[in-house]
Amino acid sequence: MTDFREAVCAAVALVPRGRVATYRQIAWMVGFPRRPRQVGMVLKGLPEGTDLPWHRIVNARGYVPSRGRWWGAMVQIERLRAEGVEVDDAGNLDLSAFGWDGAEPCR
DNA sequence: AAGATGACCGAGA
DNA sequence: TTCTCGGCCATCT
Repeated sequence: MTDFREAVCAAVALVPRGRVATYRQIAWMVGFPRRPRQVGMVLKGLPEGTDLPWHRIVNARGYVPSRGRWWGAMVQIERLRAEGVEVDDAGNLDLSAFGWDGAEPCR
C-alpha cells in the first residue's frame, strides 16, 4: 500500500476488454475494501494519455458517474461502446452482463 | 491542526 | 421499487 495509485492502476489494467468493474471491486482487489472513494480520486488524477482502461470503471449502480465531469463521462461512454459494452447516453449499463467477476481473464 | 469535500456504498423509509 | 441519510478514508483548504 506504499502507493495506492500503483495498486489501482494494476487492478484496472487487469479488467478485460468489453467488461466493466466497480470502484468497490477495484478497491477490494488492491486490498482496501473500505476505500472506493480513493479509487475514484486516483482515476480523477490520471493523465489523459494514460494506457489504463479507466473508462471500464463504473460505480456499483452500474452507470458512469459524472460528479464534476459530466462532459468527460460522455467520452467514457463512447470509449465503452468502442469496447463493445452497451451503454446509453445516460451512462447506464447492465452489470449482470458486463460486470467483471474478476474470474474471467478474457484477455 | 481542524473542517470540508469527494469519479462511492449500503442500509433505512 | 425509488429516494434519503449516514458512514468510510484520504486529500485539499
